[in-house]
Amino acid sequence: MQNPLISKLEKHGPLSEEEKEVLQRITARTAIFEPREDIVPEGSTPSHSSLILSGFAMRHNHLPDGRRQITAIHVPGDFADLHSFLLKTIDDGVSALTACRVAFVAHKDLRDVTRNFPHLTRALWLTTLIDGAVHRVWMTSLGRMDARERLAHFLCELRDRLDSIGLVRDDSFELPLTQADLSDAFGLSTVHVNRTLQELRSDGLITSTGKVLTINDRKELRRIAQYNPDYLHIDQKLERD
Amino acid sequence: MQNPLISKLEKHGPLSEEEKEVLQRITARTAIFEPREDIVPEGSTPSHSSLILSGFAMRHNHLPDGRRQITAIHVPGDFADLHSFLLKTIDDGVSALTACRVAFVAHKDLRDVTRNFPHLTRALWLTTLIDGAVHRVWMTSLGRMDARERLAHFLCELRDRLDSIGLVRDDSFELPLTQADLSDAFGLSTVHVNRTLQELRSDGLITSTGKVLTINDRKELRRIAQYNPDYLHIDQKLERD
DNA sequence: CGCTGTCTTGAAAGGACTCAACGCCGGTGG
DNA sequence: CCACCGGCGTTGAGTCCTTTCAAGACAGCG
Repeated sequence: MQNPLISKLEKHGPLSEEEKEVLQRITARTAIFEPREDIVPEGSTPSHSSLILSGFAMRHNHLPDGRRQITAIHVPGDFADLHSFLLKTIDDGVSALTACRVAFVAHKDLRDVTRNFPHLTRALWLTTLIDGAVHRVWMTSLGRMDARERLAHFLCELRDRLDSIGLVRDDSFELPLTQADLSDAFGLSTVHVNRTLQELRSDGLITSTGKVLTINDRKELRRIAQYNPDYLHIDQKLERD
Repeated sequence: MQNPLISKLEKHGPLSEEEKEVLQRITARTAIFEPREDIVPEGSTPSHSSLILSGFAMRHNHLPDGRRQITAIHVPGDFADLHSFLLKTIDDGVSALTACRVAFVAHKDLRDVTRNFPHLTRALWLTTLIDGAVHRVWMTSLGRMDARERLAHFLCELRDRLDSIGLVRDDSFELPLTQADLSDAFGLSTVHVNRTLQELRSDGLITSTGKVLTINDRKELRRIAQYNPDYLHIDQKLERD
């Protein structure tokens, strides 16, 4: 299968053969992580960044008193901690949600990329900027939407992100988060997540069987969430020189 | 006065004379904005990024139904929308909180920087990564802290950011946000912000007279907020080659 | 088969919200 | 020069969304 990072970056515009070779080369070192395993521990200072090749992962922040906030969900093709390249210490850790195949990209190699491949550098920078845009939308969700809207919004977002990498069939996709995870992602209690999901189900908007979620009425779900996918910048074009 | 962008980047490590000249040159075009004026309208596609030279600004997202979330506060030296360089369309607009002097940096010039100055490119990239780190902490605040903790946390953060650019005297600094602004930044109602501020005041933690805020008991304020300034990466060093 | 993690349900409590009104102050226009 | 106005901060009261606590059901697993 094609390297999911290359596929993702190519959505932003064509890459040269040389650039693809570089990407292929620097993502050659891989490892497998089991569900719930730490990929990048909170507070660590890794010498490489972790690229998700397959599986789902999440980023999370812990308060000293133990409360937890999930700050991002990562899918294949996502760099879970490209920011550690320049930020050095990881404020928020990364853990596997499902079994994950991960490529370790040495910071040294990223440095070489920034020295010799301006276009690739901009493409990688772009991915971190999109991360930021998603963060801001999550902030809006956390700050200004109620539980029902938050969950609806998240499901719309995840669907579109998974769809862009071919992991959606008939509006069904894998959702490997427990209700406790969802509650930590959306600032709710597990009890309330449970009740809100039941509400969405009984309104006929979604169906969920185990770890697979189906959106039955995407239009209505989008309306509830006031969802507009532009912020994902999935096809954002990046000019070459 | 020294260009505040140069000062800020120099905190991450020395810049060459040539790099400083470049920065000086590309930030030469400036403009003044009045309080409440839009610096970058939501939804626009600017051909330059806006650097705050003096004054305070904010970034904000609007939901279609009008609810608003403030996603960042910007102080001198901050690029309010460096991300528009690669993201093109602005999801969240930028407005002046006080009168602002702003430098417009042409995206064309940024492109040249990414072509010819790898170190400067990394330094600029770093600033957007720090933005992201701050976003994630705000998410944690919005998702998992109560009103008192959120406000305490924000005041600790703003103090440290202003302190790093010399705008704090005896733990006093300018806070040009109305209570309505604060409520949109922290996902609260204005009424509740008002009551929470009163509580912080009557506990002797802060004093506020008009637009100036004083922290009287920083240690206790930090304790309440479980505040740790590492995520601001203010002195994060960036190696040269 | 028992354990453990996850999902579900009920009931009561509470933090934050809405609505509504009032005071204060600086700006402005007659 | 002063009355009017709008923005902002403040206060009270009632409501509601969400939480907490507690316990039971269910399913996967060793």
